[in-house]
Amino acid sequence: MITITLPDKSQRQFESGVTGMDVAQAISPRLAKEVLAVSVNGAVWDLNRPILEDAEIKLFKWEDREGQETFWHSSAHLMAEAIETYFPGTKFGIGPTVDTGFYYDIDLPEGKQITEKDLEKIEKLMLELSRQKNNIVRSEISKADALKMFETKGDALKLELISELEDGTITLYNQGNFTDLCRGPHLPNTEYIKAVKLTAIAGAYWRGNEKNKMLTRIYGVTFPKQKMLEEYLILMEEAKKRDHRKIGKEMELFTFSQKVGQGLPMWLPKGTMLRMQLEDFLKKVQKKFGYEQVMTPHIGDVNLYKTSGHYAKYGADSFQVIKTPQEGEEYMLKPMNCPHHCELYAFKPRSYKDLPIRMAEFGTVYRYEQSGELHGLTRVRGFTQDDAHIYCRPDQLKDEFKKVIDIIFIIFKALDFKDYTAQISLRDPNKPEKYIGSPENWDKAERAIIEAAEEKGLITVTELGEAAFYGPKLDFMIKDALGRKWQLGTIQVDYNLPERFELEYIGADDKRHRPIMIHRAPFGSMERFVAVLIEHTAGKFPLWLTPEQVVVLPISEKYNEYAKGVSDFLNNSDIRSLVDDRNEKIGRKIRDNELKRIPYLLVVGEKEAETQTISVRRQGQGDIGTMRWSEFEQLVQTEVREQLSSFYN
RNA sequence: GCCGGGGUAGCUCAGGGGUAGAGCGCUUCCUUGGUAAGGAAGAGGUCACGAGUUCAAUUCUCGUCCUCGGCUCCA
Repeated sequence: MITITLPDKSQRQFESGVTGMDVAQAISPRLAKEVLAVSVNGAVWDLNRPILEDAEIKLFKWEDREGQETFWHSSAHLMAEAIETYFPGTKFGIGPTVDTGFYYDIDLPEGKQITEKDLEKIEKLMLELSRQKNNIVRSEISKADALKMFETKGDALKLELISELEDGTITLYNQGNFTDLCRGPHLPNTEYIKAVKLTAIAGAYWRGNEKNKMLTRIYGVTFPKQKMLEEYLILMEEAKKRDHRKIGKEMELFTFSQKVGQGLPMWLPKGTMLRMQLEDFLKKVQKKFGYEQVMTPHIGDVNLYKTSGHYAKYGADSFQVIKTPQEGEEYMLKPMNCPHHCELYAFKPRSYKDLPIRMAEFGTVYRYEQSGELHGLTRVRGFTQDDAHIYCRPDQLKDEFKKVIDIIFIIFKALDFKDYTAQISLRDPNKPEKYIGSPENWDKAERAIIEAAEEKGLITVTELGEAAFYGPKLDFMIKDALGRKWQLGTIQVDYNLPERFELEYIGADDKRHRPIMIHRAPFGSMERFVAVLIEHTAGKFPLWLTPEQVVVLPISEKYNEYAKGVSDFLNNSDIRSLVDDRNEKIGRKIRDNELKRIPYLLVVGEKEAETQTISVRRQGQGDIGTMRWSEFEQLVQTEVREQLSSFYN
């Protein structure tokens, strides 16, 4: 007999060799129906893998990430099985899960190509295979046997993977006629997979290296219920409507021009208004935090970037140097603002009493991003960073870092960004040669970031080896409408640039010391931020505005969407009456195209309950007072009315 | 940059070797307390750009530019 400990610490006795599924059965038949995977002493296992010794286990259902991953990973195998049937001779790379669903990298037989139509057929095939209810069987295999097996199949990709694995750790999974090298875990059988949608075909380099062969990557997503798939597809449709590129065009916020060049966004009047509101807001916050605005040119002498080290990094792959009539004179479009700011710091001798010095600039920078990478406003070639550099003493580092986190909190709160990820990026301890600066300084900087984040109550994920070569950093990521993650705010500690620019301050000891530099951009860039903001807020009117500023809300151009969006706030009859008022004045109804020209609607807060009391503040006026929602709605109505009349008069 | 889709009216898109269509929008007029409506008339396109094949190219071929989904990269 062995003892199985459940998450609630309760213990049960079972025969040795009991499976996760057996335990689930013993608890309840319903659980047994829903359970997808089991963790045994922390490792996720197949449900039907025998447990031989005492263990702590946890059962995972669809609601658990582990359950979904198991489900989707098995789905990837099912897809591979279907593809092998559909295109015999296909070689398989890897088939992992992603945030939503899974993919498989495949190498199609010579001359074969896969199209959207093929996907539908493969989907059908997958469902047929699923109905065969084939058991997914795990088996351990020696390295030699594994190599032999995939050699006979002629599968070079798998051979490469196997050759890197240690003997004794290699497992195979089989279902029906399909066997794949795999660590697992998997579902007990294929029948669990009830709904399939293959979402995309894409090219991908083998093992992510562009020198390797380009494989075909097929993305898919599966669900245990057909209804869940339908809901998912509707969600994706909704998300597409929120795409900032679509809304940006509809609302005339920004545009691109073929003649101006790719990746170079231009802000239309309404978009400029929105952007300036954000800039003003941040400037105000920064002023409170002791920042000083500075301005620097868009170009700089090549030597500036050679000093900073950016030339080495951006030189060859960037916009090329600008020549002048003067022989040997070369300038570059600035790829970042830091070198200029360092020269501002070096403008005069600094005392330890002067520090910290906080220089802020909405600095437009230019980077030659790979053409295939450009994407709406989220990835462009010319963009404006809400940049600032803080030069401080080592003893000020942590405190300054915390203050930057405060600023980011203020912004995220103001704009109702709740669902973000904070990532601490540290150096790779095994590769000290990758980083500059003394290990002591690195230790200090990393500790400062970790402690600052902790003291601010920030929930973070830590990534080793993700640090910049000059220092560790803290990044904030937000998802766009389609769930893609974008890095927005970033705070980076830098020991490198002060060194390269020989920045100094005179300490209390009358000796020269090197300041530490913090790079930070709470928005990241205005372009990317506005993009994410649009997707984040679109469709869930009212926009935002909480603490002490009113930010403009772009309203959708379509009357229907407008009415639908605002109905959270004001019901439709309110809107109609506003329109009717206007109607009387001008002797006829306001038409859609007139209404849509009203550029912005001011709204505050987010409605939670009819009777909820909220405190409302207004930019430039501060606190307006505490009021109920009904009163607040009145206020908003007045706002709308004013906007309407100011628009027409 | 690489792999694979696209580029036709302001927008969303259909079409396809014989120089263009729809819906919405736009303009003018009419109608209308069932109106987030209806009617009539109208404006608007060198079918992304360049070259080639052809009697004839928006349609086929090639190149260029732009764009979309990914890969690598990044704010």
